Amino acid sequence: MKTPSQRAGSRAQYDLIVRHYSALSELPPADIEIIRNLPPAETWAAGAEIQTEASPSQPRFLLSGWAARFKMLRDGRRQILSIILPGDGIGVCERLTPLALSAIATLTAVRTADAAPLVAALREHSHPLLQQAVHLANAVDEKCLIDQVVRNGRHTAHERICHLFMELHWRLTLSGAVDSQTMPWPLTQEMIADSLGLSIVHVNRMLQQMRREKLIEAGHGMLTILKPEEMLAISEFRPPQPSVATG
Amino acid sequence: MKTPSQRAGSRAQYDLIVRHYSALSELPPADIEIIRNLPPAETWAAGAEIQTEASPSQPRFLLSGWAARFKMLRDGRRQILSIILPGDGIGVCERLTPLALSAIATLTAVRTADAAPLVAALREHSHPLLQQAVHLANAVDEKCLIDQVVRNGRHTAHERICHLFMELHWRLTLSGAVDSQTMPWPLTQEMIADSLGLSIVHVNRMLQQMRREKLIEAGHGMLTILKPEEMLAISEFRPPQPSVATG
DNA sequence: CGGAACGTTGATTCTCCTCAAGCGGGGTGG
DNA sequence: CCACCCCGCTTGAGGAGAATCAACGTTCCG
Repeated sequence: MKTPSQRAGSRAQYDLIVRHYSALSELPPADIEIIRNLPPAETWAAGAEIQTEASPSQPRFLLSGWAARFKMLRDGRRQILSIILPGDGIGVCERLTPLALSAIATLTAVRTADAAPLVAALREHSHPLLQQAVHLANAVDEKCLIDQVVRNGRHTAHERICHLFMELHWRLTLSGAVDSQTMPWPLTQEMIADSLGLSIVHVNRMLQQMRREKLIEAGHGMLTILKPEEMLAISEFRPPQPSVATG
Repeated sequence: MKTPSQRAGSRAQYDLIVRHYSALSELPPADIEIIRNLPPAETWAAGAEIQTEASPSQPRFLLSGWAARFKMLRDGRRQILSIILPGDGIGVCERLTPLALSAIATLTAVRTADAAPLVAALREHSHPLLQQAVHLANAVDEKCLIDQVVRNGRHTAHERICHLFMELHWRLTLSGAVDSQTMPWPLTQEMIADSLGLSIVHVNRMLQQMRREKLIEAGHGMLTILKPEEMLAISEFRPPQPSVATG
């Protein structure tokens, strides 16, 4: 957040988007240039509401920081629908009228880029590979939403936490933000609870158990997955079909 | 299911699709003809697996009967992701590579139509209103999936059941399959449980409570919502933004 | 008549929630 | 510089909601 050279960091942040999409569809240099030339948009503090439920969504990319799509109930209960990571798109699709869906809040300080030029390029239908990458990224988002239903519906608290951690680690790896079992971890236990439909207290106890089981290690804003195979077995997490992604 | 004239019923079944889409976007006669001329595809018994998790999905419409998209866990736990009603599309979108997502099983006997001609028309980009209708139908599906996350994550059993019932009633009304507070009800308590992440026994007890509270009335394959306002208040169900749908 | 599928009931257990309090670090203002 | 506070984490006690286990009743159907 306070890197000495924000300019140099900027290039790396756009590369997250490029790597994310390149993992899904091989992009020609022209398409990569579209991404690299997206105008930077806004900087947000932690806890800011990027988008309300009612507002039409402008398309954006997250350059740095984490955000979350969520729904509130009248009495204050909150459900996080999906966690948005650096390199992820928000509202990047061809549909002209994306039914207003949900509010988005930042979980940390966040920098975004304006995705409008990319969406405009998509609508010309002259960038088939970029279009495919966007479609696959949207399909991955949908897969994560489906996983979220299964987690909240049929998983135990322990399974839910393992599954969420594996999903986030996989997604961070996909965009190249992470290349080991250790990842940045800005989520509070309350955010985990709101994502998994649990109480804060219960999340705390489960995390302690997982630390005792030596499944994970946490501290200093980082989280390490110590036993990836075991976590996969517990959570039944499976990344989206690689056969399709490489097709 | 055993109507005297299946031929006459067939026209009404295609009209469900037309009314469903017409509620989302005003369709020109040419587009309506595309729908009416879709070739009928298959007839399935209750409990048949229309689509497996691995298989590439052919696009279809449900002409009659109910189906469900679901995920299984290794130990047999099942989570229904969404319930598919007559007039709903399955895999109807422009994306060429819809990441394999989930299996689909029939809940009752089902008749489907082949949606391939409609998808082909979409890809020509020469049917803007039909395209818009499809986009909005997909947006409604996404809204329902989001609701499913909130239900399973933050609702009590009572709220979940109320919310599911209101959603299904609203969707049946949208496609014109229902025009009162009474709707066809082929769902077993097990199906409700698998949709809402509850046990069968608990669903049974909550339904009894709801009958005692005179919220609903059930029997003979039908379900009546006796207190719609109260059910809306309990569940916080809101149909997707009408302002967008009519735009 | 027997069986299968669905609904119902009771007893018991346990996962997870709520309430309440205390701890520790990081920042702010006096 | 210190006191204070806020936030996030931790801990304990008690309780509610929902799961599980095990029957049993009905209805439908071959």
